[in-house]
Amino acid sequence: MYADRVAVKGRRSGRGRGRAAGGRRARAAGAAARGRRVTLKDVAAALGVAPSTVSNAYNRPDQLSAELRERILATAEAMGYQGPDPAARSLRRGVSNAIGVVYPSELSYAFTDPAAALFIEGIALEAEQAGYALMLIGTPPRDEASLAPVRTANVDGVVVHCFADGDPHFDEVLARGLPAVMVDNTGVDGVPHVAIDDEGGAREAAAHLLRRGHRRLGVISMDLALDARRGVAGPERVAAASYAAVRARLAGYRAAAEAAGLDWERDVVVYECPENVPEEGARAAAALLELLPRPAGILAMSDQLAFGALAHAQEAGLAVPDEVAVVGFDDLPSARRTTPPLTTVHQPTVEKGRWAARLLIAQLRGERAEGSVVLPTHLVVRESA
Amino acid sequence: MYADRVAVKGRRSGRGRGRAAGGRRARAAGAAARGRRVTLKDVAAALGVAPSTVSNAYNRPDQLSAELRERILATAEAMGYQGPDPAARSLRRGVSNAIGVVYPSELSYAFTDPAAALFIEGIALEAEQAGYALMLIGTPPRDEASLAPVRTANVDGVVVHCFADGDPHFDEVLARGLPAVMVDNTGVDGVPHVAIDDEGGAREAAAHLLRRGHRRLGVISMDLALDARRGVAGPERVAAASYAAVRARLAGYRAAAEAAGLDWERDVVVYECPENVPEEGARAAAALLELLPRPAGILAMSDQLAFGALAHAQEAGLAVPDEVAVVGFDDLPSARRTTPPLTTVHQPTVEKGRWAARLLIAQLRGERAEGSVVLPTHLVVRESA
DNA sequence: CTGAAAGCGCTTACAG
DNA sequence: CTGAAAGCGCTTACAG
Repeated sequence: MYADRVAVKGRRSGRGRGRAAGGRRARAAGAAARGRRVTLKDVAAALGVAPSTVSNAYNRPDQLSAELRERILATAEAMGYQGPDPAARSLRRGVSNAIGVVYPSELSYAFTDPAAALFIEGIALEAEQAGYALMLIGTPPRDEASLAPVRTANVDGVVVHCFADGDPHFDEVLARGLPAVMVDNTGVDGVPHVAIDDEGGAREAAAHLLRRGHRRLGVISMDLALDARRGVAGPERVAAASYAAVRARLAGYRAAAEAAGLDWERDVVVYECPENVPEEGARAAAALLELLPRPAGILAMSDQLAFGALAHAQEAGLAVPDEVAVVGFDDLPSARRTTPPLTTVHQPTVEKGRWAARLLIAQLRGERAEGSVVLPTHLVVRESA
Repeated sequence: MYADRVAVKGRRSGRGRGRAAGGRRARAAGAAARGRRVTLKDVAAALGVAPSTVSNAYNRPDQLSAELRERILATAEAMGYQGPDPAARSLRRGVSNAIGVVYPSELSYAFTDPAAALFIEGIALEAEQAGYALMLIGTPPRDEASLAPVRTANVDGVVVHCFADGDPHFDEVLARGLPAVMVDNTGVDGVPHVAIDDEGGAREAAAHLLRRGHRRLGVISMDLALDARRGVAGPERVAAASYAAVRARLAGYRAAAEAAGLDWERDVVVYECPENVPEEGARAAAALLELLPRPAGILAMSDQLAFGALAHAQEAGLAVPDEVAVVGFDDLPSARRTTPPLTTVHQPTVEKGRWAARLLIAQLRGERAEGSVVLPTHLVVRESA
């Protein structure tokens, strides 16, 4: 893609893998290695001690004298021993010291929303403190012939985020039988769950708009089902939304609309965006603002979509909030920097990640697990509505 | 933290790990399992076939009849067999199907900059397509007694991002002897490297400001060394910056300043921020704008810092760009939404991640590896300067 | 197309 | 404080 704009300096043949039959990367190091990889056994043999003693030098410093330990570590280094092989260690111990974060569809999709990064930040915060690495696992289109990444990933447990009901990958993840925590999903019996008050936040957002006199609302929605579409969604599709969080937000919008005396199907139009990016939000806003009567109050289901709506308004020369009012959802850090600053529903995204990790780690430790956790949301009123 | 604002629904004892001595999670499933975990061997025994045949059913569908394969898979499922154990598989095959992304310091720090998320998105894009999962590995403060995460993580190779020269973790990563790719680091012999044209981008940024007549510049810098500090940095500290990318950007600023006849030490003041967040940028801007003569041209070394500078200007009632001009670095998606929209140096962040992953995957496949790659940057002129 | 055998590299009770 | 033994669960040539 960038080939023509890229400077490639130097060029040498790769080091290859140098794999002996059935072995791992071979290393040319130490006397013990004749093309073979140096193992713990080699180190033990070189020193005339038992393998278990070398193992203890790494894993249980208190089991041997500091002096012997030093000698072992020094010899190991001199021989080019890399330390205990993670796979062997993991097989033997029955533990990998990694937790998995499973996302629907392609992995990269997890990053198109900045909120996802904040969520993972939260997981990382807790995981690292507890000594776990983080494995990001996608669920790309299935290939019958090979094992799905979710089946081959060596993790002690998983955080499962934002799956659509009925997504076949979902069952596959659960089938693995690993300790798990769900986030923003439809609940599954026996699996701890972390969510936010989607409905309450959405209700507040809509109520805010309605209080200002809007009698017709446009909703810019994230995708409503696995077959993501673009355009105004009919009542059946809206009612059957496959994502728990989307469903809850729609329910909140609806509750507020009906409380204000609006008719949900007549006065509120829902536009579905196939991807959660500003460009789609802009398209949606453009389409909504052409309707008659015009919905001058816009409820975007994410800040990303709201950013697009704001950009469209600016481009179309519409004054915000006077000609169009926009409310987002998420309260990304950048929401306060838009023009005008975005009124939006705040959710504690980092904290959501922390809770998910905590609940998972508690399970891994065999501790009593909390049940489901619902974190609060609240409307942050800035200037876009 | 949120305890008082959180609703906890339900509460039951965790499922624990149910581990048999030396074993993994026990499963109550199928006739074969008496408190023991179901293994491939159990499935083979139940069907009266060899373990290798069951293995082939999962790994080499072409090695057995479709009918037998179906029978095996069905029996496996009925018995509650989860599929080949990842650790055992990894040990036997010598491969983990995961690539690691190693960050300096705490893992969560990788996410405080949105650019990091974009970078990882790029890695994810390539990794997933090639069938790899992504392992995020932090380098938290060392604990002598236990193995660093980077040593226990079972990955086939690593992308090493943004380490300071002399960071002890750096050697530890390399010592593992895994195939590696460096990104935005000081180069290491024999290790492919991906970088961007930091110096060129910085030079353009500074030249743009100088062209508009500024004779005194303020630089808002990311941390200059492992002992991150806050405040104006002396010339020695500036000259000795530990991060390759920071050094290159400073060099670019300097080259432009000197080309315009400025004296680097007298006319350009460098303010160091200990963290790459908007709040620090705001503090830095506040401090810089109090200096006399006032540096009304500000070069922020990241968009995050520039966002803070913009926020400070707004708060202080300073007109941008007339009273203060600000140029960022990164061109985050949200840079176009600030007030006023941010003039900044664009770097192809996602593409940087893709290149890093490609170079690593090429090595893993034993393909000839490219040498170092330098991606272009360019100034995007918006309204803040 | 199927099976018996060997071994990947380590850690853990346990006995001394 | 040290060592011998057993075994974690799987995959891979290889022979039939």
